[in-house]
Amino acid sequence: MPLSKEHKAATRERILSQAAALFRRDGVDGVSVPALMKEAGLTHGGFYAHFKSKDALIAEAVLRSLHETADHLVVAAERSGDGGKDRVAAVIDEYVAPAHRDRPESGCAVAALGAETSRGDVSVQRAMADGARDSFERLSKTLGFGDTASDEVLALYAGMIGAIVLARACGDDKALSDRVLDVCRARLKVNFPG
Amino acid sequence: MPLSKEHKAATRERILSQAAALFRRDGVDGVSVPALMKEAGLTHGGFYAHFKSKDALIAEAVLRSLHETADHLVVAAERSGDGGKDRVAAVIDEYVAPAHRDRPESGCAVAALGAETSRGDVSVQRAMADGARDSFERLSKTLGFGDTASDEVLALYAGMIGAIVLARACGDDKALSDRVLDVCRARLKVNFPG
DNA sequence: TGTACATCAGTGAACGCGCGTTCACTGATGTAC
DNA sequence: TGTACATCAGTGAACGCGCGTTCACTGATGTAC
Repeated sequence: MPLSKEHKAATRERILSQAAALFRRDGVDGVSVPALMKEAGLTHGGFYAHFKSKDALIAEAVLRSLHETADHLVVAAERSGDGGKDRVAAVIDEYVAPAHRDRPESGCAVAALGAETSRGDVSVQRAMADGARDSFERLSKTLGFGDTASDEVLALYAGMIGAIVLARACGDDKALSDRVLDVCRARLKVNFPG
Repeated sequence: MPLSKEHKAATRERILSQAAALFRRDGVDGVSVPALMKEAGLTHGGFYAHFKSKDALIAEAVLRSLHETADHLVVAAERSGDGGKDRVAAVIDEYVAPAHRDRPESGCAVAALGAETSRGDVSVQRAMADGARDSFERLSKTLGFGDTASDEVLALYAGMIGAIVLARACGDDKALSDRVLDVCRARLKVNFPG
C-alpha cells in the first residue's frame, strides 16, 4: 500500500497554500512550478501527482485566496459589534490599509491578480467569478444588506479594490500611495455609512 | 549617411504605440519582444536600435498609455459642458463602461497593468506613479477641483479603477460583470456630484 | 550629373536560460500470509 | 511476529519551446567630390 491518505492530503495542502501566497505576491507568471515545489520542500516532478496542470492549481489557489479574504473581512466585521455601521467601517479599515497594500501574499486576490487572470485560462476566470460572488453574498449577510449579493457590497468592494490597486500602482511615490489609501478610506466610510 | 531621422522616429513610434496597446491587452509578460516586433512589421533583432531593454519600453508604453487615457477623459469632460457636475458624470460614464472593460488595449493602464507593474522593474513603477500623478492634476483642473491633485480626484479615480478591475475579474459571469459596472457607475455619480 | 563612400536601421542565427510537462525510476509504506 | 509483496508519492533527467538579448552582417540611403 502507498503512503497514507492523510500524508498525500497534507502535501497537497502544503503546495496549495504556498501557491495561494506566492501567486498573489509575485503574480501567476512570476511563480514557476519548480520554484513553487521547492518552496514546498519537494522537487518539480511530483507536482502532477497532486494537480492536473499549473492552471488547475491557479484556479484552486484563487478560490482559496478569495475565501480566506472573505473570512478575514467577516471576522473583522463581527469583532466590531452588531451594528451595520460599525461593521462596514471595520471592513473598510481592514481592507484599505497599508498592511494590505504591502502584503499582497495574504491579501485580496482580485486586487492582486484580477487583471492577470481575466487574460488567463477560462477555469481560472471561473474561479475568480465564483469566489467573488461568494464573497459578495457573505459580506452582504454580515453587513446587514440581505442574503444575496447586494448592490451596496458590489460598489463597496469595487471601491476598496480600486484603492489598493491604485496605491500599489503608485508605490514608487510613497507619499502619494499613502495619501491614496487615507483619502479612499475616509471617502468610502462617508459613502458607505452602513 | 543613414536613413533619415524621420524614418527612425516613425519606426520607434510604431513599436511604442503597438506596445502600449498590446501590453494592456495581453499583459507585460504576455507580449514578447519578437511578437511585438512582428506586429510592428519588423524582426526582433532591430528592437535594440530603438530601446535599451524591454523594461525601458514598458516604462515608456505605460507613460504613454496613462497620458492617452487622461486625454480621453479630459476630452469627454470638456465635451459635456462647463459645469463641474456634468463633467464628473461624463468622466464616470466614459471610464466605467462596458466598452472600456472590453477593450483594455485602449484603456487605463492602472486598471490593466497596475498590479503587474508594482511587481516589476523600478523604472516601470516610476512611470506608473509619474503618469498617475500627472493624470490626477489634469483631471483636477478639468473637473474644477483645483490646480493640484485633489482628494476628490484621487478617490474618484480609485473608485473607477476598482469598478473596471472587478468587472474584468468577474468576466466569466457576464451578468455579474455588467451589474458591477452599472452599480458602480450609479454609485460613483451619487458620491461624486462634482 | 555621376560615382564612391560612410552610415546605421534592420536582419536573422545564435546565446544561455527557465518554462510546463512527461516519464522511467526508487524507495518508504501498509497489507497479506 | 516476521517476511514477501504491491502500491504510489516523490525524484530528477529529459522533452520541446519561447524568452530577452547579442552580434556579425547587409543593403538602402544621403553626402562628398
